[in-house]
Amino acid sequence: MIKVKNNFFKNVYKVVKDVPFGRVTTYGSIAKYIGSPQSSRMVGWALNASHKIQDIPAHRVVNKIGLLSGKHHFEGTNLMQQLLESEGIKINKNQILNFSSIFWDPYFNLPPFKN
DNA sequence: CGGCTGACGTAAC
DNA sequence: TGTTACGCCAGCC
Repeated sequence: MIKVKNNFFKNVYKVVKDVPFGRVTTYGSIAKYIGSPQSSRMVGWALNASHKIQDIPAHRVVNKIGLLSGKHHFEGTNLMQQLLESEGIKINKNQILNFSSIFWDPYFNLPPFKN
């Protein structure tokens, strides 16, 4: 009964939920963390599904350059930006400012891929 | 059952 | 330095 399959999504949710307030992470980092460095697209896919599941701070996940690539998938036009700004994150033109400062790396803050 | 798509990232040209 | 192509995996048509 090892059923180690739905981990991908589950791990994504877990990591995203662990992102502290006022911090952001990237699809690639999450993908890398769960063991699929080249499956970053799946991370976004998982987040898309997470929307209908429960409280996943998907707005805290952006692409590697700190661009709100997924903002188009949020309600309205600036919901994602507003959520981030409400956490103290500054954004200009869908680009997170001081991205390096608020970037939260699961590799550095979470145990190495524990299931 | 096969092919396309998708909230990315990296490598190659 | 900018553009193009590919990989990855799951869901959908």
